[in-house]
Amino acid sequence: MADKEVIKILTENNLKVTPQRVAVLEVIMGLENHPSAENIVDYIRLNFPHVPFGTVYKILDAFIEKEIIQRVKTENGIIRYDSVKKPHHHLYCEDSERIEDFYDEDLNKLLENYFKKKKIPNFTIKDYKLQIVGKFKV
Amino acid sequence: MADKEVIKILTENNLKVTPQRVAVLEVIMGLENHPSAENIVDYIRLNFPHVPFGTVYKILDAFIEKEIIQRVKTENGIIRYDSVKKPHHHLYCEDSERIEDFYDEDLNKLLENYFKKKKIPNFTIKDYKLQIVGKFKV
DNA sequence: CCCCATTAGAGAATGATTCTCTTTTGATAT
DNA sequence: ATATCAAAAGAGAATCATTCTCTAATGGGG
Repeated sequence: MADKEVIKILTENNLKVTPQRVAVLEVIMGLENHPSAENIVDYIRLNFPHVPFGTVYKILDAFIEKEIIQRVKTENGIIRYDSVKKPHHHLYCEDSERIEDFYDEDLNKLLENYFKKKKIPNFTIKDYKLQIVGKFKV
Repeated sequence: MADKEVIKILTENNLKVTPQRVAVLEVIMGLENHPSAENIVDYIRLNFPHVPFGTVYKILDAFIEKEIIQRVKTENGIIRYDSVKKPHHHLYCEDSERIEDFYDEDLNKLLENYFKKKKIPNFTIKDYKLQIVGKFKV
């Protein structure tokens, strides 16, 4: 249960290792779903039936500050979360709520080269995220 | 005041022309700001001091359904709005709330060509939106 | 094993957005 | 022009995700 990897991440980031934090991080890293706060609470409550939303939000905020996870914007304003691994892009399904990570080294290089040549006036680029909108085939 | 262009857009989309709708659309198309619902209400109230939020939200929903405008995602979950003109991308400032449209035909072509060659398994692309995160120089 | 800063718990508060119900109004046909 | 009526606006309550506040519990260094 006590996931070594998860505990390592917490200690490396100077976050006290608590059962709740371990549970939240396990859920986010386990699910490839980009869960919302509600999704996370639902999962945690399978093991800790009384965890309040406030606690989970606080944990998520702590993780975001340490850049262990990041927020994922959605069209409808509900915040979802993603464990940051390598830089990646997102596939958004128009119909369902499905969001999927999209890794593509070539694409990253392509963009990087493109903006190396073509500067944007008065703007310093730090990162780019491509949202690929479309439909998953069944 | 009664903006011909705005009225034309409304009638073309089978939306009844009301002063409130004209005002909302004028604001969104006038401001290049990607205003939030609150911003829009503030502006409208200069002329119609009593417009309720509910009305503006209903108008915005109607416009979105007709694809006259679109939602813009933000990091903090507050929805902002953008009049859809040509396909474009967004510059997000890390520090301020500033969001700016970024037009780049070459970039569109680059992406289009890239994904023409490199198909994503089980996914049909409809559109891509690049979020360029960084900082505006002062 | 003690201490205490940090974290979790509990629940109220907030604030953006949505919903419901009533009144008004734009646009079509008379 | 006027009547008509579906659609839209007004008003305000309701909802729901998120944040805040305050108190109790606890992880981990000494």
